[in-house]
Amino acid sequence: MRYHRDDIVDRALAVLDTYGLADLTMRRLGGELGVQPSALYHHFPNKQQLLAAVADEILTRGRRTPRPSAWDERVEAVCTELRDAMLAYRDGAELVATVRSFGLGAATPYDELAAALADGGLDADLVPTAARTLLHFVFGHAVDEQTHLQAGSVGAIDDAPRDDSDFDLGLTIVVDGIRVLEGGPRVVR
Amino acid sequence: MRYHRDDIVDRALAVLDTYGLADLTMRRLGGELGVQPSALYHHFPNKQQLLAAVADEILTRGRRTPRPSAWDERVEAVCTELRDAMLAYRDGAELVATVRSFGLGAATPYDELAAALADGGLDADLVPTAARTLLHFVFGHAVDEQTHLQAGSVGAIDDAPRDDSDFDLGLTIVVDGIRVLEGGPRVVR
DNA sequence: ACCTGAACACCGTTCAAGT
DNA sequence: ACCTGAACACCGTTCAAGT
Repeated sequence: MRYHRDDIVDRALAVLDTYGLADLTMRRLGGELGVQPSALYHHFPNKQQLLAAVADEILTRGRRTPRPSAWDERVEAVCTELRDAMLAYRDGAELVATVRSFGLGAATPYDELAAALADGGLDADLVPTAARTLLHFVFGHAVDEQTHLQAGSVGAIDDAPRDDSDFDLGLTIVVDGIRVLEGGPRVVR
Repeated sequence: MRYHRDDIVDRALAVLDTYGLADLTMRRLGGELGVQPSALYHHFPNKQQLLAAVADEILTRGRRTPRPSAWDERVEAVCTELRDAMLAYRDGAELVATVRSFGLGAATPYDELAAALADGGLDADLVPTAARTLLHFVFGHAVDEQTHLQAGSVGAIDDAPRDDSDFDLGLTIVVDGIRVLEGGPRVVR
């Protein structure tokens, strides 16, 4: 059997979802494909690039195009879509966050958030920080939720629920904070 | 030479700071101590617990006790101290974040934030989410800053600065968002 | 273009045995 | 109580060689 890039990404995604990120190894993936691990290096220069391709695929599959026009609803739509995309696969959040941390792929959510904020009239100096603050929340919450879920562990840190409404509340905090930054709205102590 | 727990944590911290998290292996640490890797299992049940002890040590060393009385300044003090503690050691942020993600140690910052928010009068239902949202920001920002720093890579995602003032701005966003949640302040569109 | 087979230089962990 | 030595079951990656 002869494969190319997309077959390998597909199979890697299946391995990820079935066995988890820790078991997504070059040797295991080779085994699943009935191929020597070294064969994978014909398609990807290293494991990091392979994982980056898998992360991109997760985000691509999670895309639901129509976006609201109001900047705040648009921001919320992008964040929710990102979260849903990652949660759709086992260890998806950790994988996407990891890939992002070594500077590969997943630039799209950042770009979309930055565009929404800029269109909303947020000062250009504040856009990158605001966009990254949103992403820190989305990734942190999703990773947390996913690991607490599958570990079944009550989590040594706190045992509060990490569900949809918890996500929405956290997102509201960050979006409201950005709104305050915007200057238009005022905070009365 | 005979060691106990604290000697090993100290040495592990030195290895971390000098060679980075990827090179903090049981074999390497054993080598540094002039001991077989298996000897470490006399002091720690596994590598995760060892890393948890190192993470706790990083946080302990970063503690600067006096806290402001106003809830918002107190929150900012805790977050800043946490960030500074992690940035004081190479890969400190990634280590503390990792340890936290497998549900060990590092409960103190959460407890302190939750206490500050509760004392500030925030509704008890909202406290856990607000505290975790702050932590997601602090960890996300610190990990980002630290990896972008040492990689020297311009970062495929964005090339905006991740420095003290960027941290402060992001923190302001989250704290303002919590303030809005509090109900007292109002947002005028 | 895509893959094999073998090797290199590593991992974390276990366990009988030593002092 | 603390450590050795050897083994077990893995890793990612390289590279000559095959089709």
